[in-house]
Amino acid sequence: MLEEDEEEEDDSLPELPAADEYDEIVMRFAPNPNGPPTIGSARGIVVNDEYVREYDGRLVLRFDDTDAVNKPPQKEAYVWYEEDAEWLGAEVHETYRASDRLETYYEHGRALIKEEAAYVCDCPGDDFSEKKAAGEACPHRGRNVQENLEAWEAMHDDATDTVLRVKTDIEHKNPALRDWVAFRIVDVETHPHPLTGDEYRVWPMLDFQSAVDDHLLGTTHIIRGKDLRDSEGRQKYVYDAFGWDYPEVLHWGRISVEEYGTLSTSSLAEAIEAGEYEGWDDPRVPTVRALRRRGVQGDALRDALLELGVSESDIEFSMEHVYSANRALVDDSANRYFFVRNPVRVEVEDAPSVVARPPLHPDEDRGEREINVDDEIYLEADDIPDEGGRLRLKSLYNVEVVSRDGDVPVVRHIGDDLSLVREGDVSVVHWLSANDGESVEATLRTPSGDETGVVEAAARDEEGEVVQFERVGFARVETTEPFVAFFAHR
RNA sequence: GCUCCGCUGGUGUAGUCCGGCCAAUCAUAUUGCCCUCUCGAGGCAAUGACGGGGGUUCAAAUCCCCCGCGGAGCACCA
Repeated sequence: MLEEDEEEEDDSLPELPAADEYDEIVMRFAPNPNGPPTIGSARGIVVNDEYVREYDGRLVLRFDDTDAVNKPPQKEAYVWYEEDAEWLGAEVHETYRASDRLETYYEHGRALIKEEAAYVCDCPGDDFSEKKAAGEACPHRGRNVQENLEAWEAMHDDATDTVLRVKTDIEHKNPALRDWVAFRIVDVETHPHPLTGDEYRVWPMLDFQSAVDDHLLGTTHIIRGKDLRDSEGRQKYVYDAFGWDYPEVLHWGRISVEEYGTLSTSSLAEAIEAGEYEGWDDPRVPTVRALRRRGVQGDALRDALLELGVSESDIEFSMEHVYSANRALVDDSANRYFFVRNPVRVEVEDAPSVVARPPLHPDEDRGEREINVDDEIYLEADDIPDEGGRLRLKSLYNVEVVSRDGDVPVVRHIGDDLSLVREGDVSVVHWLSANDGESVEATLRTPSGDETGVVEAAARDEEGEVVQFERVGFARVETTEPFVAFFAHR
């Protein structure tokens, strides 16, 4: 017994259609592993997973890796999907690869021929398109079962430029549904499949493979992009021929991310190949692994994506939603440090030698850092006011600018009375000690490019952790020698 | 050309199926104030939307029609 009265929690997804007609809800996420999951893939993972959780069903991860020519699968990407799904908090119950299941598709291809619901077509693609547009059958459409079976076998042997078409209605009012291709021959000599090499030369097209798998693997609900809206119409011819019931289908619109534009996995792959990015986890790239590397938490991405629901309208998604959710998640745990970008070495007149003790966290009682200061410090160029201007160096003391011309600007220590800050025009800024060993050179890698500067030596204890560089933003410490951090967001 | 879909503030979303409690929810964003030794966090407040036009109705974001805008498919890609 299944309860579909999962009383809508505040931000839960809309109910699945006809959920009560199924004993168990089975959904699938079916990517082509031609690269790692992107933000768009992540949406597919978390929404399907969320539904499966709400209905206590099963989630199938199925790799639709059937085109080694145009969208070549990447061997590592299979694992990347599993890793990223886990990081997003998704529970995958079963995993399949289409490339493992060719024999199953062949069986169904043959069965379709025997049902007289498919035929082998030798027409050049362009010729067929013309006929299709005119609603005219091609000569091959009249082949009988025996002829089709022989031609089908030939496809596996040595035939070329031959396809198996599903016999629909050549005059169907929607041209997209007219006699579509179910299988084609792939040149596996020049484009071996990463998993099966050149073992199979006949490969199913998405609509056929997906149709067969959705039925065989028990899928009850499918969520797919609007761009695949005609798939249902096409696949129903297969389902009807086999006497199967079609699953429930939801469509959602295209998602484009404001900060990244509409990068497809294929074009990303090209850009990486061309050296524009350093790899799939380059901080400028919209992949799940890049976000993880920058210190974004899986739950933050998950929650932001779940908020989008399953609307059919196209979405212009803003990373601000992710960042906001992430801030809430990491603010309490991230230790604070100073990171000075574009550092300017500044001399401090009348400087006492002191040890500054800024807290590791402003609210949580987690102890403090120690910074030894003598008479030289680093400030951010943009923070230095005009001559006569004053500054509060956070957790240190107050200074006034004596001169800012010349190679080494000079400021003067003017006490450490915190009440100065209340006076108004004095800003509190971060700084670093120029003493040996107190600061180290550092790189902050951001989506808009690298920034160099110096970071507090103590931050070297935070390898792998998310920290907040005060007045700069949250970042994840990637390596400490050299010191490199990946910027997440303010 | 043929099929089909969508349209609520800057962004996302609730409400649309079953018209009234919607002078429209929540979040994000922006701005201001408070608090804070961060431009973070927290508190308070403000800003800002039913694509347009007709119609039906006592009553329309919700129903009908037309228009506009945006998107998708018509691949031997997924």
